[in-house]
Parts: sequence; C-alpha cells; structure tokens
Amino acid sequence: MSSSQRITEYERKRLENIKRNDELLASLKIKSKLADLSSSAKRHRAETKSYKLSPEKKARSETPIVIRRSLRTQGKAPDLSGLKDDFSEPTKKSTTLKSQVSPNQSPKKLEPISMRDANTCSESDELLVNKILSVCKGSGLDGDGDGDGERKCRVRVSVDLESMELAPENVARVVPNRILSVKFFPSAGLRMVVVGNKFGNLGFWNVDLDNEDGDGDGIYLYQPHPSPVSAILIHPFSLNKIITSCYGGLVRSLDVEKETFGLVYSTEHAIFSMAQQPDDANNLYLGEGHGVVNIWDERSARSSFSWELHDSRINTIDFNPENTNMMATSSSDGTACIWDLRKIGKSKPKSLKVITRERAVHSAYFSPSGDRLATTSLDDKIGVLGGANYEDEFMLYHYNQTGRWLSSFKGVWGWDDSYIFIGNMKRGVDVISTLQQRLVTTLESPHMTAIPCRFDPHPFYPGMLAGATSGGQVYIWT
DNA sequence: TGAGGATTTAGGATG
DNA sequence: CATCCTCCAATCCTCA
Repeated sequence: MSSSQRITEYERKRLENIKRNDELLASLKIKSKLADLSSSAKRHRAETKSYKLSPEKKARSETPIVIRRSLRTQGKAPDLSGLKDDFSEPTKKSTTLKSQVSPNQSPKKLEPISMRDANTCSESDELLVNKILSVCKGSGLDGDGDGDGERKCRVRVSVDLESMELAPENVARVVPNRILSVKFFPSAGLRMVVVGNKFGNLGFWNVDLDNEDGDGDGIYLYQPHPSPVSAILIHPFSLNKIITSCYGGLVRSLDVEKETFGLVYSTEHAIFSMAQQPDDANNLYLGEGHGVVNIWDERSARSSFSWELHDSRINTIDFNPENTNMMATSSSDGTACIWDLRKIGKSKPKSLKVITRERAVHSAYFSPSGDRLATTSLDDKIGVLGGANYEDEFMLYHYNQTGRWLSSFKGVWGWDDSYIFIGNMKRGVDVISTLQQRLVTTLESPHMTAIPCRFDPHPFYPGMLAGATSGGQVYIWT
C-alpha cells in the first residue's frame, strides 16, 4: 500500500517534470528541431512503423512527435540555457510553481510568431498560403459586401443521410494526439479543415490538394500555442484571419497575408471557449476561467464587457444565427443558459432561460434557423429545446462517458434543423432526428478506426461533415 | 469547504 | 498481439 502510494507520488513529480520539459521544448522549438536532426535513427524507426492510414500522411504527421520527444528519449537533459530558474527546480510543488510561472510567462509566447517559426512539419507552406489567399480574393471580399452577406454564411438545405459515406482518401492524421477543435474553412471555394490539438498544434488539411496530382498531401502543421487549442474561428467575412484560443490564456490570429500568428489577447486564466457573432467579426466572446464571458474588441484591443455567467468553466458559446443578440452558453456547473445581450445587465447578469442538468453540460448550440437549441451533457442526455420561447424540450438518452483520454462529445447541427450529429463510443456517428425525436441512423465505416469526438459541417457543402478523433485523425464524410 | 488522492478510459507506441 | 504509457476530465471520496 504505502509503496504504491510512494510510487504514484513519484510518478506525479516525474510527470510534472515531463510537462515542464514539453513546455520548454515548445518554446524552444528550434533547438528541439536541431536535436531531431541528430537523431535520424529514431526518426527512421518512427516513420517505418505502420498503422492503417495512408503512408504519406503518416510520415508527415509523425514528425512532430519525434520532435517533441527527441531530447527526452535520447536521455539528454533538456537544454536549460537561456531560461530563468523557473524550470530549474523540478521537485517543486505545483502550487508554488504556478505562482511563479503565471505572472511572468515566457516572454516568447506573448509576441507574434511567424508561420515559418511555428511550422513544425518543415515543409514549404507556399501552396497553403496561396490557396487561402486566392480564396479570399476570389470570394469577393472587396466586392459585394452587402445584401447577400447573410446568405453567404452557410447554405441551409436538407441532406440525404443515406448518401453520406466515408471515402478512404478522406481520412488523414492531421495532427498528433488529441484534437479538441475542428473547423471547416467557411468558403465555397475551398474544402479545407483546420484542427487544434492538446499540444497547441494547428493542423491544416486541404482536401482538394490531396486529390490533385500529388504536390504533397495537403497537410500542414504549426504550433502557435503552448497548450490545448480550445477554439478555432474563421469568420466568413474575413477569411484570411484564423483566430485560435488556448487553455494557456492566449488568443492568436493568423494573418495569412502577413504569414504571422499575431497575439490578440492574453490572460492568466484558461480560455475554454470562444465565439463570434455571425454578423460581427470584431468582437470575440471568450469563455475564461471559472465562468466568465469576456467580450474583447479586437479593433480597439480592449475588453468592452465582462460577466460572470457561470460557476464553472464555460464549454461553449454560441449565437442564434437569426437573432445575433441571443447567446447560449454551456458550462461544467451543470447548466446551459440563453442570454439576450441587450438585456443582460451590467453587474447582475440575467438570463432568458436556464437549463439545469445533473452533470456538466458540454455544448449548447442553436440550430441553423435559430428555433432550437441542442445541449449535450455528461448526464448522458441530449436535450433539444424548441417552441417560441424555447419552452418545449425533449430529451434523449445518449451515452456520453468519453472518459479521460477522449474529448467530450458535443452534438452539432447539420445543414438544417432536422438532424443532430454526435459521436458514439463504438466508432460511429449517431444521427438524431428532431422531427422523430429519436436516433435515426448511425454513420459507420471500416475506415473510421477511432472514435470521432468533435465535428464540423461544411457550411457550403451539404453532407460534408468533418469528424475529429483523440488520435489526431480527421474523417470527412461526403 | 477545499485540497488532493483514486479511478475510469481509448489509442498509439513498443517489444 | 500483449503490454505499457498517456497523465490541464470529471467525479467521488477522504482527510484535514
């Protein structure tokens, strides 16, 4: 008994060491790259091992793992030169460590990072940059900015579930490890997904490039963040800006033209969620720390509002597409709330509606029409609100215990109000019909070799659904 | 009442 | 194929 306890405590300390080293490596990526070069034998082994994915993708996506491990697995001590004593006392308790680290974080993280410096796949990303820029220009960013604007955000149609399938070429390992966020580029001219993982990596996968005659596989990997990427935003009105947030409290904005991950915002609190109103690309709604929603005006670079809306972390923030003053939040305090931004009040926030569940609520999303709200909770229920004032609700049992290693399930809407898509623990995608109020089908495929946890429907390609796993894979159903 | 331990869990790496 | 390693979730539990 006592010996096992001692072991676990030793383990904890060791893990703290490893974690620190990882952060260190992240901030000293160039050095670890050099170290990687000197360990070609290791790299060779990593590249030749096999699992069921297309070989080119595998080799590329493997690289960052090797990079991250190289120092450690070589048995070398991490290079501490140039660092403050923050990291020099490995057995320090985590509490004291936190108080040391958080006030003055590594200054490197607070500056803009060029795409080149953040690139961890050591592959030219010219194609990626050009592709995005061509779409930005092509889709009339400078031209017709008015009337059609709203319609351009997404298409709203019903899809035939039977026709949805997963082609083997639409499977790729885009990043190492667990994916927390996945987002399609909201443009009709592009089929590209962006995913963020636990290490702070951002992976791009241009599916079209993949299908064309082999100039690379269309996968690009960066590390703009030191910690898990909690949200990715690409506003359809400013396509050349990709905004990402992380648990470490940073918000970065990738300016594709400047090829720089700029720093938009930083806080000592974790950022668990982030959203924008569909009609406003300037204000960021940040779910911070223990239940605060902070509105950050990107243009003036200051906070315009900050409310304490929940008692625990806010897992999602979402807006009603038809009434963008209506905001829904879901929280680990066991509630989901609907707020009217015009009536929220300054000091004492008052919600339009509170949904109380038995466990943490992991998502609350408005349907494409805005008439319904779908919530997913750890109490193993999916709830769908409807009615003029969201007074009707039906609940459906859905097993949501993803455990420790998987990202939590979040039911997302498809291309109209009829279906909700959510992963299940048997490597399938459950589809729930709001009309029939039941599970109508499950998308399954032998190519789906891991559990899809996070989803995003392509706003302009009905039936195109990206699913992301805790192993870094992305599946694109079409 | 809060801090901190124990426990659960899937996927990839390793041998 | 079996075993080890992951180790910023969430919950229940115990102990100060």
